[in-house]
Amino acid sequence: MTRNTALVLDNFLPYRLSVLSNVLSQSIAREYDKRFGLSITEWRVMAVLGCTTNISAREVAERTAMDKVAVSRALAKLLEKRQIERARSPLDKRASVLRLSGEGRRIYDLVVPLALEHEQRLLAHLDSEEQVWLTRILDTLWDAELAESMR
Amino acid sequence: MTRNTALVLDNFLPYRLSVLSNVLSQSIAREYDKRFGLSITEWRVMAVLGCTTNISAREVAERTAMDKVAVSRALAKLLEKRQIERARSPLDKRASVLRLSGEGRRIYDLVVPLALEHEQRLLAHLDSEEQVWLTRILDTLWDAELAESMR
DNA sequence: CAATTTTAGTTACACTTGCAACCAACTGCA
DNA sequence: TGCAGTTGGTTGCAAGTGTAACTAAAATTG
Repeated sequence: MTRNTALVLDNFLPYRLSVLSNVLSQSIAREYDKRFGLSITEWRVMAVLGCTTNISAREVAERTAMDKVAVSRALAKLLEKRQIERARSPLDKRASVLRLSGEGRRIYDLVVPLALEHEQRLLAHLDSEEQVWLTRILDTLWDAELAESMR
Repeated sequence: MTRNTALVLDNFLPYRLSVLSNVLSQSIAREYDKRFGLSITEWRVMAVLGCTTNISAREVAERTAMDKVAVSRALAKLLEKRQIERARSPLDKRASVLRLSGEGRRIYDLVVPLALEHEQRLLAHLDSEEQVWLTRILDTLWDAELAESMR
């Protein structure tokens, strides 16, 4: 069956990107869940709180590219597990002030090397030239696409 | 707050890939839904049936990297909308034999150029050298990661 | 300094998704 | 044959997710 405009899914860029990133996320998600009972959204929140303390949920949402509802729910679970602590901001009584708890920090310190390992495992398939290009291409697309999606 | 092992989410490859591909998929999904009432899963099924007729649901699942439940549900909706046709295979009475209906083909022919446009819009952010590298890198990672995930 | 609009965060609801269990049909092997 | 295991496909249930509506607290403005 020949078409005037061929579309072979296997060569279709958005499709390939989506499948690849899903396979990747899934495999990471499984491991985080199994070893730490963490979902990807929870881990993203922890990742941000790991290097930036005392920020609000809104800022977490911004930095994780998650929407505020997802963040709110992830925070609720992390609070329940006592892996983060929350206070009200004295400056803005609507806003919360978030940080990892001692236990949260402990888990964070365990997950980080694991995450970096995952990244290395991925990069290991590429030679150094490819690695540089990948970073560069992601930078470009990130800026272009995220800018558009914010509109 | 400095850590021995730094992890900045913004530089973390799996994270960037995931966010980028989600933004991309979302924007495409929105348009397909608005203009054709098609979900991404439905569209993927159609895309496969557009160039390969008379295959089973299992084969569709394989080629779309979707699991069989997702395929089954997408097929149910497409059948309901009469965009595909299904028969039982005479060789294996469990298996179905699927193809686009006339209406399905009509929609397929409308979506394909749109899809290619989306791809071009994405590629337009990259120079030709970057485009070549991106393809090459995706090929490599695709083979490596999908092979692993199949295990 | 009220009245209006915006913002931080949560909740409720509908919808999607993934997993396990399931049925029916096929395969392989004794 | 005939029984055990596998495979194609569907269904039910639980969990996750997005949207809209909501509360409370700022910020804006006239």
